[in-house]
Amino acid sequence: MLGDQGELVVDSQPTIYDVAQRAGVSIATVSRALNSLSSVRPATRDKVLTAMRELEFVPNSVARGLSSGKHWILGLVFMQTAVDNNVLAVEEASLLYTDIVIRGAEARAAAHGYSLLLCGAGENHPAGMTPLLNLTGTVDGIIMLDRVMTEDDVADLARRIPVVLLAGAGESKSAITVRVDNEQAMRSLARHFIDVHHVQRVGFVSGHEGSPDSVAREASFKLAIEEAGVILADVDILKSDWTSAGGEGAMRARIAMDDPLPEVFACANDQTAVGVIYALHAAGLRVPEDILITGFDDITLTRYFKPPLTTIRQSGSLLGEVAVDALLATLDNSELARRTIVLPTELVVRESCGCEPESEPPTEIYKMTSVPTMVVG
Amino acid sequence: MLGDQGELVVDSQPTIYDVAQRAGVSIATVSRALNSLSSVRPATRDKVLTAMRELEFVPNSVARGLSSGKHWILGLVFMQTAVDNNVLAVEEASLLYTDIVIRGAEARAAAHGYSLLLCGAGENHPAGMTPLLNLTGTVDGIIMLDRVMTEDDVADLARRIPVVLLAGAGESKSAITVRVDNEQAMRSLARHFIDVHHVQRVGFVSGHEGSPDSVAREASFKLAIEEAGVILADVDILKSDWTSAGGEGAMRARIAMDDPLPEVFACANDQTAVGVIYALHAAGLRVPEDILITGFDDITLTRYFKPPLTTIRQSGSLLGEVAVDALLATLDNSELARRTIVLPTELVVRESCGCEPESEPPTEIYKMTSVPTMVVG
DNA sequence: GTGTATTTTGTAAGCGGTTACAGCGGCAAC
DNA sequence: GTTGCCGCTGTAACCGCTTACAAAATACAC
Repeated sequence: MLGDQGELVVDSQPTIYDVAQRAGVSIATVSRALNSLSSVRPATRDKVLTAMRELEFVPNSVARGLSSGKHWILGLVFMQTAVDNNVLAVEEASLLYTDIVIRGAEARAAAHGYSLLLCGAGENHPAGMTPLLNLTGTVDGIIMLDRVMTEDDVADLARRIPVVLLAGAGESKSAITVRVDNEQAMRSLARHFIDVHHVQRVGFVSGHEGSPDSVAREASFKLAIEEAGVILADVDILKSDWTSAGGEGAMRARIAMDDPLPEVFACANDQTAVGVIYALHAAGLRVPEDILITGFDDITLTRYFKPPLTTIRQSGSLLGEVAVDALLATLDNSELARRTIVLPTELVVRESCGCEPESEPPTEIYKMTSVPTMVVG
Repeated sequence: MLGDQGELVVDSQPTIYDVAQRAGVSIATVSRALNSLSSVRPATRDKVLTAMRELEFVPNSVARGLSSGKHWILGLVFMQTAVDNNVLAVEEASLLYTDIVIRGAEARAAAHGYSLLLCGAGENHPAGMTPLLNLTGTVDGIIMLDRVMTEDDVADLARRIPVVLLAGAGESKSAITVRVDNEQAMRSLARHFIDVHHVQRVGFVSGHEGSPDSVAREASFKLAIEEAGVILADVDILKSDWTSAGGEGAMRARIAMDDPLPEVFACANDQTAVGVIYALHAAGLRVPEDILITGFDDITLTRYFKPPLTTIRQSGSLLGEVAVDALLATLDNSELARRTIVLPTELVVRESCGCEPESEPPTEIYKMTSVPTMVVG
């Protein structure tokens, strides 16, 4: 609250001691009335609750946490890319999809009475693991988006606190892993190119270097493509960084090489595809008439693009929700931890791959059709 | 960590008592060595630090917080729209912009050693203010995105803990207010329509009902337009909800009315504009040849749209950063609280309003040109 | 009414740190 | 050799709550 001089004025908060005194009982009784664990006589409870109301008492959750060991907070660690003077880095970098995951996680956590503690980490983070370790006493468990640390560091952390990893591929020895089925996704995309569009030569535009999802998508795509005997030349594997600007730059550079382009580029995410298409248009090439482009994620906005983007649908919010569920299940020990959970994806065919316009308007409400979880190991 | 049976295994953490014992000193000395506040003899400090390292000691931040009253956590409350079985609600609703603000806030908070505690709230939140009040003991201050509660409730909260409000307009008696200059923004947009495009009749597509930013933008636009003697008919004020789908639906409905359309629709945000343009295209209308459309926010993706969106640029990350700065300044009491901070906006003219294509490629790195803060009151 | 089982309530010891205050040893000044 | 001061360290209280254990109050059987 601001005082007349604009200075900070904050009332000191009543404690259970104040409540106990006012209600004429002991603090233990107040605590019991608060938590309705053991039995408190109705008349006593009423006295206590009245006192609480009169004092506008709010229990101090930190003290509670210290004493009970339960904090009702989950940590969510995500990759924070360089933040210097360049505002744009934050504005653009790997936005959208990560944020949807965060929203999903927050919603699910809130539904179970938990809050989410956000913690950016990443290459440029000078503090290293320290801020993460400090979470140890604050949160009940940690969700790690996009592997921000080595397996060893994860193991280190996991010895102190339950960890759920949102990884690109594989599984972890020390933590629960939740991921999307990149393999199946890229395989279905490759099959579509080959079976429906009969392509002979394909390209790929990656996400941020080293990002697990990007690595997994590239590897799976390559595998599926080469199994079918179609060409994926090194020159057609473009390095980008999950952003539209990155995609645009990569494609401009590729066009400038004056080497014939492949018939299709699969992009590691939708934003990249948008940038790639922009660069192609700028060079006078049409999509899909001259070259086919696909994305990954199926973010809402790109459904409104011209041409509407063919992409792989994955549910980011579901990913976040499942991660929270997995973490909470571990905390409750309600069941033995499922070590690896793989979520399905779905090929969404629109026009950017050269297929016919679909009649479905983009407003249609979508439900994931497949069973949402598949458990491995 | 997962055991052989997949069960949860978490080592118990060493405390300062363990460290003290191992180093052969008292816990007070350990605490001093940890905080390097008062003087500890170098030899003693070394003993302590060695013991810490050997035990892999990490201080428990909750205990620290309880004892010191300082938590190094800021709460960030945002509007969480209905989350039922419909995944889409999360995926689409008012995404993007809010998330950028959150990112900006997180980055700035992290730079000062703080973490961000996310807390969704909103109409459908059954618990009312309770979860927010519970933050009281956990966080050092609260940032509230998009007014989620009444002024009275804010005042209630602000008596307990410092609050920064990210509001659409005006200022608050009880809390610091940070907002964007919606008035100036809509005025410059109106002037552009009138002075450059000589429009006679305009329309507006709102954001979510009751949202402060939407209300402020509509009111400011209306004011500026009517001052100039241009027509803004009620039938041309469309209700939407910040989403592309909402914009599309609103415009479809408007077109179906078979009432002549105004020459231009200003949309409350970029996503809405994207949906509106989609609906117009679907009806065979061209933008900007047949009708002009503008957005608000200047989110990255829409720079890649056809036609590129004329919009109002505001820096979401800056908003988040400034909110954090304002909160921290209050906490430090380093200066008297500045009650209201208004951030500038900037009209970005692209093609959707009928202006010539700009040569600037969308990759260009952008810096806010104006002075970032303006203080009122 | 007494004796015992069963609630209900209070006392006090943590949870893991911070910090006021007192105690201790060493050194310079007398 | 005292005395006084100072820098370092230890003791113990406290932050606000939970909870084991004991004590008190009530219920029930006889």
